[in-house]
Parts: sequence; C-alpha cells; structure tokens
Amino acid sequence: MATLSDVARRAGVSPATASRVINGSSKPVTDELRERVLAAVAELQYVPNAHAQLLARSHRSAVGVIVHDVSDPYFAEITRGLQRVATDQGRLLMICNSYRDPDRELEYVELLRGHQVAALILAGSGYHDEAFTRQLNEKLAAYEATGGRVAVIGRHEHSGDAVMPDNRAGGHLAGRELCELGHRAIGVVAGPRILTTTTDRLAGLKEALAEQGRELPERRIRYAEFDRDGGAEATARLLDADPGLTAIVALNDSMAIGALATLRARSLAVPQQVSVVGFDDMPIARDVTPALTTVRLPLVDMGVRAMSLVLGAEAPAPRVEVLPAELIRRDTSGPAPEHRRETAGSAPRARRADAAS
Amino acid sequence: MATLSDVARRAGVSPATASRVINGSSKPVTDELRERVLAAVAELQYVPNAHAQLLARSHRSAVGVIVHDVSDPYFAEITRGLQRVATDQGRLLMICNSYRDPDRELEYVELLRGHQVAALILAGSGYHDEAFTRQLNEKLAAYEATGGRVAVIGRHEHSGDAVMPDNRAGGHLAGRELCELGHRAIGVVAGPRILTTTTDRLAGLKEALAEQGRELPERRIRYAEFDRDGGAEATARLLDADPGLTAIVALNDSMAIGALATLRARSLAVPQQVSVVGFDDMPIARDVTPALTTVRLPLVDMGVRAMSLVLGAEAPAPRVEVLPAELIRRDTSGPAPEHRRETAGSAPRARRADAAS
DNA sequence: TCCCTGCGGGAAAGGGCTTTCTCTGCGGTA
DNA sequence: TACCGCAGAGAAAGCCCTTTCCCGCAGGGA
Repeated sequence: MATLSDVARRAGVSPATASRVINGSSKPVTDELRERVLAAVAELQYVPNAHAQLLARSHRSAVGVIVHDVSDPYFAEITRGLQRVATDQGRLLMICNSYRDPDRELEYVELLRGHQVAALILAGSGYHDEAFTRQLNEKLAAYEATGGRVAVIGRHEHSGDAVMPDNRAGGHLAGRELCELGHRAIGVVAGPRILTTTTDRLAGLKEALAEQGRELPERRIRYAEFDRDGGAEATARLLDADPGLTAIVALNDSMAIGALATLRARSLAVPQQVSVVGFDDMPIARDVTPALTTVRLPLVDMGVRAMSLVLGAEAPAPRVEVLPAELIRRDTSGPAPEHRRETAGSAPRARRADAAS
Repeated sequence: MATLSDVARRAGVSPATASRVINGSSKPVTDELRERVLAAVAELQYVPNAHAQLLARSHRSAVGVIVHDVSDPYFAEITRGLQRVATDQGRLLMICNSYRDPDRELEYVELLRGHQVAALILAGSGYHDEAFTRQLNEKLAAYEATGGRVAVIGRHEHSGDAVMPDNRAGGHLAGRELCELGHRAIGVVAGPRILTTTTDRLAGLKEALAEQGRELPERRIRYAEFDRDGGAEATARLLDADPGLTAIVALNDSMAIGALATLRARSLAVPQQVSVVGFDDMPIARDVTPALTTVRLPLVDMGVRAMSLVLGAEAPAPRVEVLPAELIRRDTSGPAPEHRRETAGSAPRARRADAAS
C-alpha cells in the first residue's frame, strides 16, 4: 500500500505538506505544490490509512450502535432514524448485532470503546438479570468517565439519556381495544420472559384487563422467541390448551405473523373467529392478509431522537424521552364472536386505505 | 482513556510485558507479573485502542462488505451467510449500505480500503453504466494489487471471483411455469432498468416465452423501484394499460407484495383472476396470503460461498460459482382463467405445508 | 571455575498519520 | 540600510500499540 510519504516523495514535498493538501487543512499551500500532491495521489491510488489517521487525530467521530439484529424490521427502522441524523452530521456508524446475547452485548461495548467511538447507543429490550445489568452499567460508566456519550433506546437499566417507547401504554391500548370489542378469552403470545419489553407490554395489557375487572391468568400467556416461528409455536400451544380463545395479542408483529400462520393452518377465520393484535407496526403489517391491527411505535423517530441526544449538547441531568404508542386498527381485529350478532347491523369498519400505494 | 503504559506503570512492569499478558503472547511471563498486569487492567478498565493495535500489527483481518441495504431481506439473508463464515474464522465484518447509489459504492470501496480490510465483497446487482463500471474496476484492481482479495455476488462486471445466482434461469422458470398454466397475457413488474439483475431476469423470462412462440412486448413491462411501493405502483400502471392481464411476474418478492396489495385494492382475486409470481423467496413470501409462488435463490449459501472464496486459498484463475434458481409453487399462481374450466376437475394443488411452524 | 544456554524481562524501533514548532526568505516599514 | 512580520514549507514530536532485539541472570556441563 502506498503511504503518505510515498506520495510526498513522488510530489517532491514533505509529508506535512502532502497531509495538508489531502485533508484540506486551513494552512495555505501554493497551488503548484497542491497540484503536484494531488497528481501523486491519483497516480499512486493513495488512500490514507484510516487507523493511522484515527490514531493521530485525537478527535473521535464515529458512533457505535448495538442492536439485537439490524435485519429485524424493528431495528431496521430504528437504525434508519439513527443513520439519518448521523449522516447529516458526517458521522460514521458502527453497527453491531448482539442477537439478544447479553455476553455479546458486553463484548461489543468493549469493542466499540476500543474503536474510540464518540458515543454509544444501545437499542432493544433490557434483561431481567441483575448481574448482567450491573456489569453493563459498570462498563458504560467507565466509558462515560472518559468522555463518551451514551443513550439507550427502550431500556430501563441505564441511568443516563434514554428514549423510551411507551410499551406499557401500548399494551394497555391493545387490551382496552379487545375488551371493548367484547373479547373475554384473550391469549397472549409473548416474547422471552427475561426481556423487559415483554414484561412492560404484558403489564399494560394486564392493567387494561384489570380495569374491566378481568384478569390475565398465566395459562393464557405463552412465552417464545420474539420472531415469526416463536409466534406460530406459542399460538399453537395456546390454542391446544384453550380452544375457546377469541383473541390473541402478540407482543410483536413478527410473532403476530406467526400467529396468523397457525390460525390459517387450523382454518380459524380472522377476525370472525379469532382476533389478532400485533405490536410495533412494522412495514409488512399492512401487507399481510388480513392486514394486521397493531400498536404502532414511532421507530424511526426513536432513532432520530436517540442520535440527537447523543450528538447534541450534554445535559446536566439525564433526559428520558417517552414516545407514545398508537393503536392502528386494520383487519385482524373485530367483535368477539358472541357479540357479532349485536353488532352485525353496523357496517364493517372500513379497511384502512393504505393497501395500495 | 487509560493507555497501555498506564497499565504498565500501575503494574510496575514495562509496556512490553503488559502487552504480552494482555494479548496472550507466546512469550512466557511469570505468574506474578501476569496477575499484577491483569489487576491493573481491571482497575483501570483498560481497553486497548483498536486503531493503535491495527496500526501496530500489520496483519489485516477485517472483511469489508458492500450491499445495497442490509435491512432488505434479500441482503439480510446473504449477510447471514457471510457472517456465518466470517465468525467461524474470527473475522470482523464491516458492512456498508450503498442504497443503490453508485457513487456511494465507490466511496465505500475507498473507505474500506482505508480501513485496511483483508478482503472486499460486493453484493447486489451491477449497473448498466460503462463509466461507473470502469471506475469501480480500477479501484478494485488497485486494491487487489496491494494484496486485497475481492469477490462479488451477483455482478458481472468484475473479472475476479464471483458468486452468481442464476437470474436468467430463474426468469426462465417463472416464464415457463406461467406458460404451462396457460397464461398468455403476462405483465412484468420490473426493477430499475439500469440494474443487471433486472435485465438478466427479464431476459430469462423472454426466452421462456419465446420458446412458446410468444413474445413479451415492452408495454407489458413496467420499471420501478425494487421495493414494495414500486411493485404496487408498477402493477397499477400495468393494469391501467392492460386490464386483461392474467398473470404478473414481479422481479423480486418485495415488488410482488406490492403487486398483491394493488390487486387486492382492485378486488382482483389471486390466483383465480390474476396469478402472481415473485422472485428471491424471501422469508415473508410464505406468510402473505395467498402464499407467494416465487423463484428461490439460495441466498444464505451465496453469502457462505462468497466469504469462503475470499478467505480461502487464492486461485490462479478467477472462479465463478453459478447457483441455481428453483421454482417454489405456492398459492398465488394457478391456471389462466380461460383454462380454468378444463382443469377445474383436478384437485387444487396442495398448499405447501410450511405455513405453520 | 568458566562458559554456554535459555529464560524472563525491558528498551526501542517502528506502523502511518497529524500538528505543532521551527526555519527560511520575502516584502514592507522606520 | 536595518529590522520586523509573515507566508509557506519542512522537521520532528507525538498518537498507542506490537514486536524484535538485546541484556542480565541462573543453572548446567566441562
């Protein structure tokens, strides 16, 4: 690989001058030398060694991001928001997938710290795991002590800046909607128990039911992986145990899609026999058939805000931005079967018009 | 940030010894010193500066990857394959999204070169753009001249190692299937004209029709963005121009999903009135309703092979691995309406059993 | 007793770049 | 004419590590 001094030698100047030309330094260089340097760069196909540059400038610019999985639409949307702000500010993003493995998360904090990132953003559910949380906080604190900025998205455990989707309120919305539609036998397809997102959404749901004087027994909840197959499997278990269910809440849209697959395989009509409500409103939700009723979270905005927090001015006190959830009614939810008669006279709810572009 | 010499000082050893302990060097260090160093590391929360390390070891290990968009399922799957091999070999991946912008692609080649990656993988369609292709090849050649390894996935333009999905054969499969089902009025929802993937798939399709003595007139093709909204929009234009279409081939699954949305919005029954065939077989294809008939590409395997090529032994001649496409029959394709009568007696094709987990 | 060997440790030389500091030579002022 | 100031270029000091080379010392063989 050609180095800066190769370029300098070829241009007949000192490395200092070459560096100044290449980086557009404020220090003036005569046009003649400038051209000689640029010519040498082109001839040698010179590209500066990024590591050497990063080492020499003490200036840290990149931002580290740890998510569960960028290819999961939930994180893809968040990442889109992060990118937008980062690109505007000329920051490079280093994105790491933890695949929901706490140890890997810890490793990535170190890795990114080692790469001298200016800030660190952790997105995705926290864990009910004291030991892990303590370890993570120690690492983050150490990082912050050296001037690093940290923000989390959707995690309680960190004491600094945070962007929090209102999972609990979202769960509440889903619960209330189904209650109002007359559902009494509601099953829940939940993500892993150890995730705070699962328990938060579940708590809101329980709260909504409690307000109607009902409760959500543990046998009506099935925990599985937060993905399509987990949803399909949990739904099957739920139906096996309790064939009389008239509604299913899936704690994210991927699971909801799995739930729909299982219902279809069992020839249960949605929403006539069983209603389904998802969570997150990922883009595909409007394209499944029937289109998925779900709780929308402002995912892109969450990313935008987190990045803004971390790149903006430092605040004296930690800032927590809570972003509201919103119920999106589509076609997988309807009145409970025993209520169908009463409501049959009224026109079916119009389908949302977003199916065609 | 604590540095290695801070650690050394605190442990009362030289930086050399500290380095040896931290990196598990083969050179022996007495247990006493080793412990002192490890204690100092823990106390100072020391993390080595990755840039300094990378600079000091001349050894290059990371691999650079340029894709159009990791969150697009097509690339997500490929990336999964890349990751698998890379992780096995302890390589770090640097993944960059070009968002189908040729200039950005060029920039990323430089960026990754600057980051001293050991190899470079470009995935995703090439462009019909001489100037760009030449520039890209120059940059890649310069990189290879300094010992870098390069492989491309699904691109013709590069002369080195390549993994090529058989797009043409895939297009042929889709065309033949529809012909055999009796379709004559076939419309195509195509991606951008400038992408070689679009023209390859289209060429196969035309070839299949030609074998039946038919042709695919340009008015039956609509070019749009390679995503859901592009598919919805192109389908609408296609139907407006030619309401008698009985089949639509979408050149990727995202577009197919958009096509289904438009058909649904226009109350055209799939597959009774219009058949739809997609391309790629992304995971969601089996979960839309009706489940999508599509041409499967071995995406994960493509990633695995590309990474293996690039990390394996260097070959004297460029290797090109062509991976076959396969038709996956699901529920969006059926006999053309005018043929329905003839085939009505036969049992409907069984649905694939993959809907439930 | 002397020399050689080998082990454990440190000194120091990079690795490629940025940036401060220093130097030269010129034009302008007193 | 002597001096000052400044523009433009280079020398050199880092940035933080890794790794080679070298040194001192203890043990073993002659």
